[in-house]
Amino acid sequence: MAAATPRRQPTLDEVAERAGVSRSAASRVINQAPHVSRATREAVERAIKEMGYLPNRTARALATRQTGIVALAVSHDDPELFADPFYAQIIVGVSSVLEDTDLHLLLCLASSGRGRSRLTNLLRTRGVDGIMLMAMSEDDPLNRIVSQAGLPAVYGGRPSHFEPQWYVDSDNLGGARLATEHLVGLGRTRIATIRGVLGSEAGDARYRGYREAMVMAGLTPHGVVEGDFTEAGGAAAMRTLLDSHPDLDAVFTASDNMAAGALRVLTEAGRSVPGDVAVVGFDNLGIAERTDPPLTTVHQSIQALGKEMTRMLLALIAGQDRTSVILPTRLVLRGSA
Amino acid sequence: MAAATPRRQPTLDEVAERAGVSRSAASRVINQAPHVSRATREAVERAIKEMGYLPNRTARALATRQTGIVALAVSHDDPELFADPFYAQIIVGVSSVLEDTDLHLLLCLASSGRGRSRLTNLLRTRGVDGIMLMAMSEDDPLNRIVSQAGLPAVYGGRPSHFEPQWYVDSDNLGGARLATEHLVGLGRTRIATIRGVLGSEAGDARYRGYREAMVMAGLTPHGVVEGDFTEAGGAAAMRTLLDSHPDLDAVFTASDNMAAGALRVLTEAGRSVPGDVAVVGFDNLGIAERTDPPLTTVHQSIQALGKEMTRMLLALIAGQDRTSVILPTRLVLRGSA
DNA sequence: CCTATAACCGGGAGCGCTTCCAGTATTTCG
DNA sequence: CGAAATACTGGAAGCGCTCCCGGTTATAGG
Repeated sequence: MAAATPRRQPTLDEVAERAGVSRSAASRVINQAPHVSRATREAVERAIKEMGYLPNRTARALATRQTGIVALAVSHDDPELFADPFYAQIIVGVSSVLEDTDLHLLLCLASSGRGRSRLTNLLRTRGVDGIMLMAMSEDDPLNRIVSQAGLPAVYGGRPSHFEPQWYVDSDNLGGARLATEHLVGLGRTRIATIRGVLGSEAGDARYRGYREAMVMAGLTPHGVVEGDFTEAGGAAAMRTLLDSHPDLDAVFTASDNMAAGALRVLTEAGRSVPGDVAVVGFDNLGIAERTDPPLTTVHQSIQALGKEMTRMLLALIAGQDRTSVILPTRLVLRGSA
Repeated sequence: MAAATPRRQPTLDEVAERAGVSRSAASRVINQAPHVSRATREAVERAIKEMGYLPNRTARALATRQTGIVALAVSHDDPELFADPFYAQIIVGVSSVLEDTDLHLLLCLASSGRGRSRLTNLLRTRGVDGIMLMAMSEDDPLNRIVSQAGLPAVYGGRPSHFEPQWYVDSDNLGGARLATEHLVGLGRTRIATIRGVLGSEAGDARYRGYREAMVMAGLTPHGVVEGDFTEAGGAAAMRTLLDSHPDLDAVFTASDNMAAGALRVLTEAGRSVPGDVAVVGFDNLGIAERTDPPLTTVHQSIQALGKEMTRMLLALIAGQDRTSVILPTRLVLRGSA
């Protein structure tokens, strides 16, 4: 039960010596560089296998100026917001594409000023090869740092009022339009909306989509209330909506959580869904299947968002150019509309 | 709008030159080492400020053999399980203590064999200074690697049938006993349990706690069914329980999610809660407040678990010894019992 | 068979930092 | 005031790798 003596890992020099070649030659076979004879390659490969050699990441990083690490930074004032399953999904997506590379993922929850300055240092000391940023507000000092650092950086979700060079976002506008058009197609004419919080890009874009679809259909918004993306917020919003526009016959809600709250309030108020009023949500979270009735909603794949961000970052690190991408959304029909 | 030319970061040599001292002297002031005169220190500090110098992490890592990075590894066959809010809470806890250090967090979702071998390499190449492991099964090859690597390693949640040298866990056993004793104190005598999945440490420990409390009270288990920790699983379990033991008057459920399912089935079956049957859950997740009636449950702080794991790891890295810790749990009284 | 070309090889200079050590300046104290 | 202790200092040797470059050997071509 004695702890195995942590035998020191062999170095490249030792491998080279055992293989009877120079360190340069050994390095070449490891990096699959050209100009290495068959005999040399085999000798080195044998030595590597026999000694269980693995190149030291740090030394390699110092020599190549590449750390083999990418960062995912979530900049929020409230660290609790990270608990939103949204980020877990992002991470699953990111990890799945990283898994086929030899890059690792550094996770930075930069909430406090201290956290942000740690992140700044990390970038300036070239501690990572690239970075993915989420939930950045337009005035976050990180934006400046990131662009100054001259480091590949992709944004997840386009920040409002600020167009970064590279970002990946879901088609919030298109999805909202889809949802609203569906309501219109159902023959509804008094369509309200519970919009997301003002100033959040997703909230704004979904609201624009709603408006555009209304205009196209020759309708005017029939009640607009702001919610905070939570279930409780959706419930509250629905109550004020019922007060101000008791005759509404449909509502487009900018998130499933808010839709769930709205649904609850509607049935409590004696309105049948979708009979009296049709409801459609946004996100297609698990909760959408468990509401009563099940929620018709706009699907966005968060894992796909994470994957696409990562692919883009890898391309940038490899020196390729890329253009920002908007991921499609689609309508999922269930019982509520 | 031209991208700022990413000016190369100054090196220690340049700082030393500007300060008119040797590199060694400059290094000493940066590392707050002794034997540096006041004049030298001030000259170097001024140079650092003027040039905006920041030590290069990689070079320092190579010289000190310390990377300044710790890993959090979640080893699951199903990457989706990472989406459980449990891990997000862990990460929030971990990050909050890391924030006061200059260590960064590497997140490894090691699901596939590929992911696991990446992790193995990371450890063997000394890519991290220490590691926190979660959700390890006893036969995971990682266990061997970790102990062989001779690297500080703390487990989150003691794996079943395997006692690692350092771990942090919630007091699952004590919590379950508390819950069951509460039921006993309420005068209930026909107490069933929906236990967690067999072979999971948490599930087993909570079950043992239930049994111990029953024995202490001179009662015998009145129905034991296994659930899978999900709401649906809890509902199914409750149904079979109602079939086999229709006269039960209480049930201890090994998770809030399962309890929510059980609650639903009970009211559907016409049993009043807590009138006919009292229910207590485990975890104190958000859902516990939203069930009908609100769920009496055992609280465990997952963030605290993350924090404690991190503190322990930091201590180990610093060369201090530590002993494993069990975090207390407590009963939260709500309407269901 | 001899030269032009290409394939291969190892020496060595980094990458940017820490740290040991021998040497010099400064105290301290008998 | 001189010797022993002490505080500083900079040179230099790493840490383990990559990669340029001049030199050597194999291949081709005339």
